[in-house]
Amino acid sequence: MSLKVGLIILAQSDLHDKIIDLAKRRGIFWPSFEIYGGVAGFYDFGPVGVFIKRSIIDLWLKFFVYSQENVIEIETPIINPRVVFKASGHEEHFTDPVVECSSCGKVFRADHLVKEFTGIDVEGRSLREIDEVIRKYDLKCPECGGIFKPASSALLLFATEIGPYKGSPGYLRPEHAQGMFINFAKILRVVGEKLPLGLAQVGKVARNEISPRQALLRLREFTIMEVEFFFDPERESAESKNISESVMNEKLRVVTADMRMKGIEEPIEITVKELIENRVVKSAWLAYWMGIGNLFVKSLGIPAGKIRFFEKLPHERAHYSAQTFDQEVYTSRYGWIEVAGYAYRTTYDLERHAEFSKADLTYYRKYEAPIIKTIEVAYPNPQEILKLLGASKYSEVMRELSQHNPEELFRELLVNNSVVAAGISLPRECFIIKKEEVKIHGEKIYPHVVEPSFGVERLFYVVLEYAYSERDGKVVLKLPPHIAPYHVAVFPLVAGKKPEHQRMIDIAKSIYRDLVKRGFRVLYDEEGSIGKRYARVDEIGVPYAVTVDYQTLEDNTVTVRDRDTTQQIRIDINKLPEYLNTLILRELNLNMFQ
RNA sequence: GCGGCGGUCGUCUAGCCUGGACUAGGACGCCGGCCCUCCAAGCCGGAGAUCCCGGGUUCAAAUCCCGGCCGCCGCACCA
Repeated sequence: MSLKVGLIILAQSDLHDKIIDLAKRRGIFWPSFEIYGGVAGFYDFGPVGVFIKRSIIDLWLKFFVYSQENVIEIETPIINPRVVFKASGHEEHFTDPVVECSSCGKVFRADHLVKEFTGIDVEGRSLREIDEVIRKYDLKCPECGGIFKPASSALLLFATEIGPYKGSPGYLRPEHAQGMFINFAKILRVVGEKLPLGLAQVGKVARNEISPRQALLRLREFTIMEVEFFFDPERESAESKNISESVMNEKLRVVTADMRMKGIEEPIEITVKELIENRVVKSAWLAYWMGIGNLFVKSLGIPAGKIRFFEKLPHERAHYSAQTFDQEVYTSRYGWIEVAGYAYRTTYDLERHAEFSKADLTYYRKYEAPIIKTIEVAYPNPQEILKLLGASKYSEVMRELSQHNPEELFRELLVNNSVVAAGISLPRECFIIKKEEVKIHGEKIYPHVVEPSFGVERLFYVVLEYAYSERDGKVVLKLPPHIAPYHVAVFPLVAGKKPEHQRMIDIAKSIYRDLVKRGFRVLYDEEGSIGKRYARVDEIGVPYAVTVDYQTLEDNTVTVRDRDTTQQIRIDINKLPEYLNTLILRELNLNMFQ
């Protein structure tokens, strides 16, 4: 490694450390349970952190729910009964195979152990196959030479018990998706049986990660913002024609799986429209949500050039996905990290839940005009059957025949020239055969699903990385105003004992109360010197600071200081709310759907 | 989970190698007071440390040894 590269890595590591320091110092976030030594993979959020985090969530809701006519938000439990994750496939796939030594009790990753000692790759094989290899090669515990117990699966789902005494097994959800699939049919009725339909959910999930690390980037409990977007694949192409021009023309930086297999990792710039038309994506809606996601992440202050969409290779994809793009943001220490995943889940989940629950999770696709079909049918002829069997078996045979529809009966006659009912073979003469016209108004289908899914804490971290700056050795967090913890700070210039100082304090406090009443998040501070107060609010990213000074006492004006330039302008107190509103919303409006 | 490195007031750090004079020192921050016309001013006073946890060695452990926890880096993992 050259000296230059070493220095760059050192400098980059600094940024990560500085953010962790700032976060701890100013109450943004810190490791949980510290007084008990800490537990890896859990973080607490302090007052400033909570505000920023909630603002990120609110902004996401604006982009993915409130401005989307087809998307609604729901909330479902964190704790789910076990059957949910049997159906979803997680219990089967969300695991690592492990073997335990029967004498010393040490646990090893089974596939790694086998690979190491035999060279055989058993990744993805069944536990039984792994056991066979272990037996065949007579593998023993590398620690003590003991014999292994049969291989088992280490589940990465958090397990729990539902009910205190003899509880039934449950798991904490690792994603929101199952809550949406389970409720799909119910909500479809609520919204009037219309597709496309997006179900959004924001909340905590838990994954029992083997080795959580990297602060907010790899947690055992974290917040996901997710949409399951249900659509009819046959109408997708027509419906996606209505996507607004601003989204269609949104430029994304994309690395496709094809490119990756050729060893190319430099993204191409491609619009949403081109992704669809060139069939880079297997679903137009996948491209649509990638476009919205790009706009959203940019509005958090991440430069477009530091965002890319990275398609997963087939073996990297989850068991339910036909195509997946990770949306990644470049970070100083860890390089590209995933902040969102866009998965084309097809019909996998709905079909699985239908199978396990026996519920009807289909959508009734109405045809534009009913299809008229001529079918051949066979109706039982009661007189003939009675004549053939006599009264004794008649009712039993008729009951069984009524279980089958006339079309089925016709087909059976066609094949066997008779129908067997209650063990009795009925010849053709026992049926009335005729042609009928039927009108078919539609059919039941399983909608396809695309899923954009964001990790809030990861977004939070990358937002801090791109907002972090220093001026004269002091931290200035250049957060976009709409996600700042406070929109504005209000100060009296001096807070001494003189009567004019008291008047400044009174005015500043009344401005503070007024702005709070109008819905701004406001910070009031009179401690220390004015310069120190500016520095303190710069550090947590408050974009504007209002100062009441001597001139205020003369003409009812205050100064408004801009965090990023330190420039001040003087404005009448009465015009302050409107002025701040314009400033805070300005950037957001520029980014939203123009 | 494996390997390497680390853990001292809120933060950064001195001390550790070479055990004892350490009542664990300093800086910043914090709290109180004085001062007060715009970018971390000054002066005075104060609080604040389970030396990560547990065990061991020793007359004596922040310091040496063992185990654990946590963090960082690399490997693996990340459905």
